[in-house]
This record gives sequence, C-alpha cells and structure tokens, in this order.
Amino acid sequence: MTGTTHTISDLAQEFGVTTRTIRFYEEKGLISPMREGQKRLYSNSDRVRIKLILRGKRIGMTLQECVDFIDMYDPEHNNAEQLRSLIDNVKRRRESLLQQKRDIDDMLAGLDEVQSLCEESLAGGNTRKNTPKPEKH
Amino acid sequence: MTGTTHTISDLAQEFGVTTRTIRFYEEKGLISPMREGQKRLYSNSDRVRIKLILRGKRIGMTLQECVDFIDMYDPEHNNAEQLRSLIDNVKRRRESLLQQKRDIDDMLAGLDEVQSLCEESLAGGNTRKNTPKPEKH
DNA sequence: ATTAACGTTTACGTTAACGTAAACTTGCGC
DNA sequence: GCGCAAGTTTACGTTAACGTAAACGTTAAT
Repeated sequence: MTGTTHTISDLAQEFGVTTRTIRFYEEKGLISPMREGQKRLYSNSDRVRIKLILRGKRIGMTLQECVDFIDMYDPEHNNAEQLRSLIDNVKRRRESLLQQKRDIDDMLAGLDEVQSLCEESLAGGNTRKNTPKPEKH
Repeated sequence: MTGTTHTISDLAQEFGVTTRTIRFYEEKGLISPMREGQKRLYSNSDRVRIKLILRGKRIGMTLQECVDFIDMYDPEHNNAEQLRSLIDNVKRRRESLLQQKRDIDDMLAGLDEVQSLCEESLAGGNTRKNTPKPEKH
C-alpha cells in the first residue's frame, strides 16, 4: 500500500518553518522527496528526516552534523572496519551530548537561583544587593 | 588587592579559541577588558564571562542569546515590573533548555541502540538486516 | 475566462561569527 | 641597536542557513 504523502506547505506548517527552508534542505541533499509532475511529494520517511534535522538544530548542530548523525541510523555498514569507525563516531557524539547536558544542567541551576532571588525580592520588597545577615537588634 | 589578570593569548590558549575570537567578542560588547597602555588586560570576571559565552555556544546559543542569558545573573532589577519580566524570561529560557535536554536524551537513546547493533554485528559476524527469527532446523 | 491559492525555478541579498592579511608598535634578550 | 615574539588596528573575505523577490506553471472555484 502507498504510504501517506504530504505537500510542502503541510510540512512547513507542521514544523513551523518556511517552504524555502524545506527546499533548501533538499538543495543540500538532506531529503529527496518524490515528484508528482513538478510538485514535490513527501513521504513519512521524508517527514521523519525533517523532524530529526530540526531536533538536531535545536541543540545547535549544523545541517552537516545533522546529516552525519542521521546517517548513523541508516548505516552502510558493510565491513568490520566501517562498523568500528561508526562506533567511534557514536562514542564521540555521545561525549559531546553529555557535555551539553552538563552545560544545560549548570544553566538550569543558575536560572533557579535567579528566579528565587527575584521572587524573594518581589515578596519582601527587599532590593538590597547582597542580602546581608539578618539584623540582630 | 588587585586580582589576577590575564593576557589575551593566555585566555585564548586556555579556552581553545583564537585571539581574534576574543577581540571579536569585545567588538560586540560582550566583554570590556582594561588596558595597560595599548594592551588588553583581562580580569577574572572577564574570564568568567568568556567561559559563560563558550558554554552558551556549546548548546547552540547565538552570541546575543549568551549575553541575554548572562545579563540575567547581572540584573538591573530596579522595579517590580522588571523583576517580573526577568522571571518570565527565566521561565521561557528554562522551557527551551528542558526541550534541549529531551532532544539530547532521545539522541543518546538512539546512539545506544546503534552501538548495540554494531557490537552485536561485530561479535556474531551476522550481517543480515532484520535479524530474522532464530532458525529452527 | 479570470482570479486566487499554491506550486516551481533562478538568483541575488543578508546576518552571524569569525578567518586572514597587512601594516604598525612595544618590550625583551643578546 | 637589532631582531623577534606578542600585541595592536583596519579592512576585506568566507561559510552557513536561510530570506526575499521576480517570473512563471497548474488547478479549482467563481
């Protein structure tokens, strides 16, 4: 059976990007939709690729890195050497992702602190800088 | 007492960037080192700012976003309205960071799977695609 | 038949974040 | 005094990832 297909503006709307963006990804070889006459028709697997690309972008990957990443799932793993090389790539990528998680956790902790200070300041109406020790009278 | 200072190439080396990059950040107003004659002298607080900038970049922030983020710590929180607005920013930022963490976790799970398949394939020497049911003879 | 909504190609424009090169100054070791 | 390493300014170049505009095809509704 023929899987569902999507028009370019369908996908653009779904993902909150412009059609230009989607065509640009094709230009760069990231996706290869079918054609019906002149019009592009996107399969579900095209849709998923776009989704993966945008996920990559959200964490700061370049388009090339997104492709490299996606290609890991879709491997041409012919021989053992290629498999080992792929595993190495996986390991490097994982290290990088774990570093990003640490960065994010640090930033989240900072945000918590800022928010606490703000709310405290709003509640108490206390605008002092270094919240000195509670005054003993 | 006068805190420690650093030269531009000290910091460049420490952070693995070029001096051009550091000057560029100054050009864009992200840091404002002192001068000793003509030469730039970086304080520890300058150093920390650079560190925070690079951390932001690692998770895909633009330089402007990095500044915005850093400014949250360093707030000119005069009145209640500004405080509330800051809290809103914090909340938005947190949502975005949490989304990034979800993305990263998804990608890590994918990597685990890829690695398992690779190692399995290397161990068993089994190169078949869909690992069919174990043959009953 | 016309117009509106969607699609297409082609091509030039834009922004961010530096790289690269040239030409100059400054302090230091010999 | 001389060279050399490290600093400086100024300015043009580069890449990624689209935006924007023009000019044109196609189909469905009025």
